[in-house]
Amino acid sequence: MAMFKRTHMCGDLNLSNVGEAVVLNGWVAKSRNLGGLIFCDLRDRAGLVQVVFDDSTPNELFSVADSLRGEYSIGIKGIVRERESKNPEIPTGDIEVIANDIVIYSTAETPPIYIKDDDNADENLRLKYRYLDLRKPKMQGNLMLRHRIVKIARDYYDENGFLEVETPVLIKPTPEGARDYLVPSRVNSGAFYALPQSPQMYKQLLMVSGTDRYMQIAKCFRDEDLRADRQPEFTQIDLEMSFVDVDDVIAMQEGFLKRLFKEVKGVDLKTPFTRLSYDEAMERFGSDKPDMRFGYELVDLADAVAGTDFNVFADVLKTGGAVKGICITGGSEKYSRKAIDKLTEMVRQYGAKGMVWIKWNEEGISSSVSKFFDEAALKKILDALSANPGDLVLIIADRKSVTAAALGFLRKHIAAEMGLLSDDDFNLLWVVDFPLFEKDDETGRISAMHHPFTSPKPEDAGRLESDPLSVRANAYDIVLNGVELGGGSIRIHDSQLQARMFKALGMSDSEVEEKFGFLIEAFKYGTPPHGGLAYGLDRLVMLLAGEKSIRDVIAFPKNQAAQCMVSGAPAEAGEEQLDELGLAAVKAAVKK
RNA sequence: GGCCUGGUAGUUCAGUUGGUUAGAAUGCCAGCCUGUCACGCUGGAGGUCGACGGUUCGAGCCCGUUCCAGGUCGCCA
Repeated sequence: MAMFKRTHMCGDLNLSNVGEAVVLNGWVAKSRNLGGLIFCDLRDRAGLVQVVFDDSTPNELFSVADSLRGEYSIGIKGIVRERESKNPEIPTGDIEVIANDIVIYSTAETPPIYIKDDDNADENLRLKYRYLDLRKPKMQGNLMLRHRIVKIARDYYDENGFLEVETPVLIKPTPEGARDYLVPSRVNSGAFYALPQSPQMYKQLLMVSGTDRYMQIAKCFRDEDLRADRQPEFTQIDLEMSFVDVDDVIAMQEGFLKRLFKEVKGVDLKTPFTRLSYDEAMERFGSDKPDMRFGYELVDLADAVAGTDFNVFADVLKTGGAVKGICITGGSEKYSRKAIDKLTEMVRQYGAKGMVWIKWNEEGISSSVSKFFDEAALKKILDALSANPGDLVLIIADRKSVTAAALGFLRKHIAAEMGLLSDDDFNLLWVVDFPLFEKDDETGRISAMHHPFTSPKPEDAGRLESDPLSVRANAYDIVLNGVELGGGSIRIHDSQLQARMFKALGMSDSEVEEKFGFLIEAFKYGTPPHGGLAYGLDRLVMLLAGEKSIRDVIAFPKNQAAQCMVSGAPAEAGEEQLDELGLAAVKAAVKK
């Protein structure tokens, strides 16, 4: 079969090519047969162009054109000419190609999904036929965008002295924490590698090595449940720097993000970005990754409802909980009783037992707690929230964490329903001064919020033993429109401090040795102060592409059950393979 | 593991109070058609209503169980 050597990409052709002989390769996007005249839209990665067969086309060729169907892979030779009737809807609408030769490389069955952007086919079907789904211009665009973002990252960090270094993918399992993927070793029968959840320890070893500045486009793996923005294998832009403090790391990232948004979106980000302490973020927005594109800030109502007879509020305040509210500007019209009931139902997911509402409109003030609060008392609450006629106030009274979670959800949810969220509005901020530790509600045990190498703020380090939960960390997250884009910290480089940290976490010497022995050993030989950050590349691309799911910016993502719908992974392993890996017991268990 | 939503033609969906042969659009096939670009016109094929069980004279519809998918909470050091 003849192979037509391509001279141009379909989508690149324009008026400047008129009169040129071109050779194109691609897929039939659409064929319109008008009898003695056939239009064929030819598609490749760059776009679409209209190819014409008419009475000047030799009979043999015309009948081949007549046989074209959707998604045939073909080659075309022809001449570019200006169109009689232009199509302003497509980029190549000023021109067309009058064909003088054609080859069908291969025919195609009727595709199970439509190859067009606004097709909302069942997601599993899209994933099963991903190679067809990826033919959609938007999906190709997402792949190209991802490529550009990675290239900008490599260029930027290269220009700033970072070395790209590959760290191992077969590493030592960590006995606790997020779930590792385990990989059996044939050579070391009965022993396992783990796939890394991040290159954390290796990048710190690189700092000990004197690499000074490291970056990697790093594949990471977590065997956790999936979400719209969570995949079991995902990619980080992973960074680490030596001899730096928090401000150095942040300044470096702001430079990167500024350039990225300029080149990709044409948006000039104002630097430095807003910084918000973790405490303030939780206090004002009920979230450690607040979306600040809109208001609806949380207001503490403890004073406004002080001395009330309403037991729900009184009890919560007595037991150290929080009574907080948000004011939905202009929300009294939009939210009917029924709609508010629906909101109440939704906040139950976050552990809230109920929700109090106050409506202020032409008819006056009404509330779900009118029985307990007279108009003056309600007005006091409204004043505390700076509410005006037409507004809707929602109040949650519960444990502090529940109040924050429920109201944090409500403000985001309602902002979306009120149409306040624009994909073209990019609000970047740093959340800093995270707590170093968090307490597990069930076990009561203290664990590291980030990881055990995160350094405490120097002014708080004295309380590591006496009041660990009050100690703040030199940790920072970069947040874009309510999505955590990345996070990092300044690490501990002082072995004394590290020992105190492990002790505070209740880890024995042997436990430390078992888990992190190799890193502790390395730290004995001159560790530079260092810190870094990792971005979730998939999320970053998702937000810049304006997509709702990271699956749309990953070529071959897993479905919610963590399966690859194209290949069918994961699958059972063969008996011979299990035998060789020393996993006979597994084989026996599987047989049962 | 919990909760929510969904599963009907290749695809996206409609399907009333349980009642004759389950519809539409699109795609597909055939014929006609020289300026279309969601081409048009005519005709045609295409269904295990996710699965199993139950109620009923009768189930796409009601009940139960179950499977699958998406979203979400838990989880994600």
